[in-house]
Amino acid sequence: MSRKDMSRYSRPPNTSLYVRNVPDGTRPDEVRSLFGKYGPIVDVYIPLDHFTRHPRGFAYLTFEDVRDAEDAMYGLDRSRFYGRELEIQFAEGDRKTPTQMRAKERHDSPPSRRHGHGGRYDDRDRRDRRRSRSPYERERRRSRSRSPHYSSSSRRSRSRSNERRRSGGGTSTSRRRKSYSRSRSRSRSPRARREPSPRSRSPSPQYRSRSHTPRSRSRSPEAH
DNA sequence: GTTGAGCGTT
Repeated sequence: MSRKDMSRYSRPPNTSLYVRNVPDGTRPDEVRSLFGKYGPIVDVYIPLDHFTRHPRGFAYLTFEDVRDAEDAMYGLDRSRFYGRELEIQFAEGDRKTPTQMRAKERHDSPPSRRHGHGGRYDDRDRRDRRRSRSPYERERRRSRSRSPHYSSSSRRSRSRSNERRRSGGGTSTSRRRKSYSRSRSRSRSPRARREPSPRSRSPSPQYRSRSHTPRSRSRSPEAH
């Protein structure tokens, strides 16, 4: 009985497993299947780059039961996956919101992109930047919707696009004629610009002056 | 209507 052997892994803080050393092209479905043998998996997520959209090399697993995760970790940890050794450990920390991650990536880039190169993407990205504000936007166009890596949690609704409404009864009555005169408001702020006077939309002084004079114009028909 | 976002070194 060695006590050291037990200290190999940290205690299961949660049912999230962190799998490292995953080969490229590893799909969440595969990981889920592999780990699913140990127990039901809630979800599998493989973080991708925000610019290149490529797998970073590790994946996250969320088991339903922590003991299942533990079991899977012990059983799959250091095991061979597609010819590679998988390193599994309990996921630490909590998920980060996209905002945090985004800020982090942006903040982590400057220090490296000074001289030399340390950014994930090549510098030529910046060079080719034409009008695109985001580098990943261009990539997105290229790939368009190439099967996002998301996670195998897409079990939400698979078949749902088979209902083509083409019976000919459309008559094309509803043409795409949408009026554009309505989106003129920039901000929907009730009064956050420069009118602290809750005066019920006080009209311009100019106009107000005009209104002050009760012109009896539309009083009589004046039909001559 | 939880908004796919997370550890590459112990």
